[in-house]
Amino acid sequence: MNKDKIELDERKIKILDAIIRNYLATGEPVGSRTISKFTDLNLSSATIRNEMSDLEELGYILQPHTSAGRIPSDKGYRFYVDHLMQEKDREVAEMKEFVIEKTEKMEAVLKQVAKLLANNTNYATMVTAPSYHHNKIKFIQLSHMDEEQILAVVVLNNNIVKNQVINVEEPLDNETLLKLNILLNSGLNGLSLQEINLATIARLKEQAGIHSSIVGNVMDTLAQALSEEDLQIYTSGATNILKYPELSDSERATNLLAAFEEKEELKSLVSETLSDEETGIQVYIGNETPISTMQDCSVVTATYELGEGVKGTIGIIGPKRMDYENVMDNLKTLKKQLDGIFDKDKT
Amino acid sequence: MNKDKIELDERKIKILDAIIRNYLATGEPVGSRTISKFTDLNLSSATIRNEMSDLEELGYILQPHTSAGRIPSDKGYRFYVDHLMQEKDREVAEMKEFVIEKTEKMEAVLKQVAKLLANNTNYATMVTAPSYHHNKIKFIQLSHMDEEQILAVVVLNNNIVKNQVINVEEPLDNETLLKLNILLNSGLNGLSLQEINLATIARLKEQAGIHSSIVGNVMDTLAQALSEEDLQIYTSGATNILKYPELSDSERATNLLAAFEEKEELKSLVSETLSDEETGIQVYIGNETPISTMQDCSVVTATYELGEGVKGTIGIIGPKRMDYENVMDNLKTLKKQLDGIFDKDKT
DNA sequence: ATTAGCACTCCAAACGATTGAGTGCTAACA
DNA sequence: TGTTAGCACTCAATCGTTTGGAGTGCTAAT
Repeated sequence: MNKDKIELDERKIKILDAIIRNYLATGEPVGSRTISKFTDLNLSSATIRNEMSDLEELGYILQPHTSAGRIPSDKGYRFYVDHLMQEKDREVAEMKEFVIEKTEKMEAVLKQVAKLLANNTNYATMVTAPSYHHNKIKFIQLSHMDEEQILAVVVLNNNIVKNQVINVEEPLDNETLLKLNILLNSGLNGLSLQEINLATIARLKEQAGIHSSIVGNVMDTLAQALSEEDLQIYTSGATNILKYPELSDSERATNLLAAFEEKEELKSLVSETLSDEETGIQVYIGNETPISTMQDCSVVTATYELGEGVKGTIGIIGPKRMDYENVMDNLKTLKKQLDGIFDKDKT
Repeated sequence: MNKDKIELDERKIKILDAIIRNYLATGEPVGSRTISKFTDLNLSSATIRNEMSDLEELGYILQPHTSAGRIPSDKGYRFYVDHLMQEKDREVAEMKEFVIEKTEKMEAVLKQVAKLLANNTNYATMVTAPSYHHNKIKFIQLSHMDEEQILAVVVLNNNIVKNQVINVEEPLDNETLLKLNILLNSGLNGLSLQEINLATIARLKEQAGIHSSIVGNVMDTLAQALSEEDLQIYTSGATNILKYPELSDSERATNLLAAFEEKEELKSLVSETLSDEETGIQVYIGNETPISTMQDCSVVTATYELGEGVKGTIGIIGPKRMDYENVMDNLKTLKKQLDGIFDKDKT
């Protein structure tokens, strides 16, 4: 950071900036003559060449081959994102209207968000449902289904509903079921999923007496249904990556698309923390991303929060020469909107 | 059909068969010399050429260009599927073990089926959940969530659970809720969704008195949650299409992959009827498919049935030169297995 | 009716020449 | 000492040419 300032003088920075902006716009290696005209530095192409030579030596740009122009390296992009990129002025951000229909189901909202973002940016997107760990239990209900099965319904604070069928050996009578219902609700209501520990479970089991196995079953169900394994991921615009030649060669494209189909890998993009920055936006460039098949991509993620520590992640995956300004602007606006939606709607 | 028999003599049929088999195996236009060696007809390439010329005139095969070999036309494939293709002997079919883990959730099973089939065939697959229309209601339960919302849980015969939050203006007391529960259950249990008509609804509303709006709400919920719009489709192996050069050029591939991402279009593959054949297997070749983006593909669908008219569809989408025998064999075996799973497990 | 033989067609791969954008270096200049 | 004009050089991309081979259609002979 300070090293950057020492390494690069004002003029080099200007030139680097011009190279990257040009490359982002055109997608083609940019030469010295272009920069000479493009900037207000009034320098000849020869001078620019010298400077570019330096920049290459320092690792900010590189040449695809000897007689081509320069393209930014990962280090170059990183410098751009950290120091050069201008946040768009607020008015522009405010202007952009995301039309998110209010709907009952959170699932529908998140799908919509993914789609909208994909359409807006022309990159691939993913949205995770918020993790349930900090969510509190509103109520639990066991009901009869038939002789051998009972249905457990768990409702969380933000009206997320989970249900699970539990097999029992011998039939339960209504009274017992009622007792169990009361037991579970008085014991668990208001607790967040994190707060349920072994002691809580042991106590409940003891109170359930001979039906402790059912309590165990319910707890397992809870754990399983709400575990990280179950983390829902909604994606959209995966096919957008075919629009970028540097990603659309057969092998790379197949791997990337497969990652989107088989969402498993995407989970590693869910950032555990809000990251060190105040915005909650994280940029991974090339090798920096945790997913190996995305080495030639950049990934921008944002963490949204629904209060009470209930967090989800939004991610945008595109080529390294993605329009970082636009992407981050989009993410910021969206975050605001999401907060609005969930505040009001409480679904 | 009879026309076919008139149009083609024994020898032409043998040659056509050889051409198609060869093309399916290699994916490259096949020439007269190859056929001359390949068949047991002991004919010179020249003779074959004459026959091929006839076959082309009749529309069963075509030349990509003047000096290339022949490839099957849609008509050729159709003839192959209808008359030439051999069903694999049962023993082989029996051998193939599909390892479907038994799980509680139907959703998980169907996802697995799609994946398994995609892995086995190297084509793209889709599986729809069975339609709910013929499914019967097992029980309905309304519960309090808070002052303004109640939760409706509907359980269907095969343990499919649907839930929906309903907003109410004024709070309901427990007693009323209990009454409504009894009312709904006595009025609707055992009915299939098709059997619920306006008269049923009107009667229920009348009985509900001042709370008729809630009944209406529940019915709307039912209708909405179970409507065709809600038809779930699980896909797998979409990226497999990139393996076939004739489908993987940029534009075609994008369209196809987009169709798989945006599953809407796939709904038109759900065949309304078991089709005229006894097997319930339907083959669409090229133009025959109802989806325009799949003009260069073949689609094979099978309808599986869970008894009581509850039907779902399995589809395989691949290049026209797909391995029809293998695909259909897979589908048949799978159908059997599915029946087994759902019979036992009743999920 | 079948086949050998031959001329012809056309794609695909290989090759080479050309082009043009871009570089690095050197020598002159302010 | 920093800047610039000029020039030779490099290299991917493009295009036309060539060549080889697979395959056809036709004809004449069997």
